[in-house]
Formats: sequence, C-alpha cells, structure tokens
Amino acid sequence: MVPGEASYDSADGPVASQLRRGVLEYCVLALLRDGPRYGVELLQELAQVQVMATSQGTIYPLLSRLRRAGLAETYLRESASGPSRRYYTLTDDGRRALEEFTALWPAFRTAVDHFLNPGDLP
Amino acid sequence: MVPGEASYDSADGPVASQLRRGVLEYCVLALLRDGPRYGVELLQELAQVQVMATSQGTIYPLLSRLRRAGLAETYLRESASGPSRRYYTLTDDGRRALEEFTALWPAFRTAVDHFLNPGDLP
DNA sequence: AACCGGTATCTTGTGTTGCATGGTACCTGG
DNA sequence: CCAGGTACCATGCAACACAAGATACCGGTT
Repeated sequence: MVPGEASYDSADGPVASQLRRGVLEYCVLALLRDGPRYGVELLQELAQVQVMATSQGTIYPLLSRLRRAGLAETYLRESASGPSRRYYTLTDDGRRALEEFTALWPAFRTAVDHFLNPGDLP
Repeated sequence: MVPGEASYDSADGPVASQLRRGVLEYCVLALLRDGPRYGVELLQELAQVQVMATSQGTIYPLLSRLRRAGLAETYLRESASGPSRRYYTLTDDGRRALEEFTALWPAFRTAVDHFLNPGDLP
C-alpha cells in the first residue's frame, strides 16, 4: 500500500500537470530555503496550494535529482513516530539555481499574461 | 540548411526551456485566437517576447499535435514570395482548451509567487 | 508474540514534450 | 541555371511528472 497518497494526490487534469513541469523543482528549492525538509513534509506543504499538489512518485525522483546535481544535501534523522526521515538542505549551488529562477520567473510570468490578454502595450 | 534559426533560436539556458514546457502550447492557441497563423509567423511572434523564443523543431511537432488533438484545423494558401503556407485556425475544442488554461493560469501564477516570496498572507 | 495500520523512502515503467539535426520543396534574382 | 531565402516536415534524444509497486520501521491491540 502507498499511504499518504489518498490525501496528497494531485487529482487535477493534465493541464496542471504540464504546468508543474520545470517549476516544481524550484518550488521545492524555495521551500528548502526556509530550512530542512523531508519528502512527505514537502508533499504536504506543496498540497496546501491546490494546483501544486503532487505525489510521491514525483517528489522522490525529483529530490534524488537535486542531490545528484549538487543542489541539495541530505542527512538522516530519527522520527518520534515512524521510520527515519531524510532531510534535505540547500547547497550554495542550490541557492544560486533558485536565484537564477527567481530572476527569470517575472519575465516568464509577464510573457504568458501578455499572450493570454490581447492588447497591453507599455 | 535551416534558415530562420539564427534569428529565432532560443539561445537561453535550460531553465527557460523547462518553463516553456506545457505553456508554449497555450501561447500558440492564444495567438491563433486572433486569427489564422502559419508556422514561421508563429515563430516570429513568439520570439518578440525573448523568453518564449523557440525553434522550428519545436513549433512544427507542436502544431501537428494540435491538429491531431482536434484543437486546430489547417488550410494551405499560396504565398507571394516563397512556398505555400499552412495556416492554422482554432476549433471549438481548441477554444475550450484555451479557456481551460486561462482559468487555471492565475492560480498557478499566484502559487509560484507564493513559494518564491516568503510571507504573503491575504 | 503476532498482527495491522500509519509513516516514510525508493524503484520501475510509461507518456509527453522541447529541442537539435537534417531533409525536402518552392520561388526569385543574378 | 543555380544560389539563397522561405517554408514545411520527420527522426532521435533527454528530461520530467506520474502511476504503480516494493520495502521497511514503528506503536498499539489482540
């Protein structure tokens, strides 16, 4: 069985799924900026904003990528109730990647708005 | 040779490339909403907004998908200078898909802003 | 002790998608 | 007639979200 999926499942259409592509990674980096987090915890925090809700099958490969890419480091810590948790923290490279995205996002956001709403000249 | 690539090429990092995923399709639909367009013309209009600039290797498969999915229809029209152009127009399904995205986009936009900027309560 | 539900991590396989690369064809001007 | 611009399309690859499944630790109940 795969617990925790019933509550945190995405459950929205493929449009939102495609939107999450390439953005989810940086939302996770942003969450790590505020302190160490572990997998299921990240799932819960993402699910608080409906459109970002995702599943374990997405978050764990993503976290593995972050670690392989040197954007995050991990350590194990015992839990009061349940198995050990693997906490993720940002590296300097991770912080730089987040800043790169933060710098690019406004332009992208504006671009999509521009195409969606016809007629908006500076 | 592949002309037109030198000017309309993306030429930005992989971050922007990942951002375009799943959004490019709807930007194209939005452009088609304002009237029929053909491939190279779409490339030029997308390139006007730096971060959306893409290449023919992206736009033609995308347009084929739109047609197969029934979101767009096409017709051929001769050009005054050059080979015939394949113009794309929106179908009713295409208009619906665009509306679906338009309805979802603000929530998504806000969500990313929310994660990037810590501390923003309503 | 044995069992079970909850918590937690990880792997595998699939489908979609942006992109690089390359190929084909049409038209005009020198 | 042939070089260059315009335009379309196909192939192959890599990245990513997701579904589905496997494994394992814990505490409380039977």
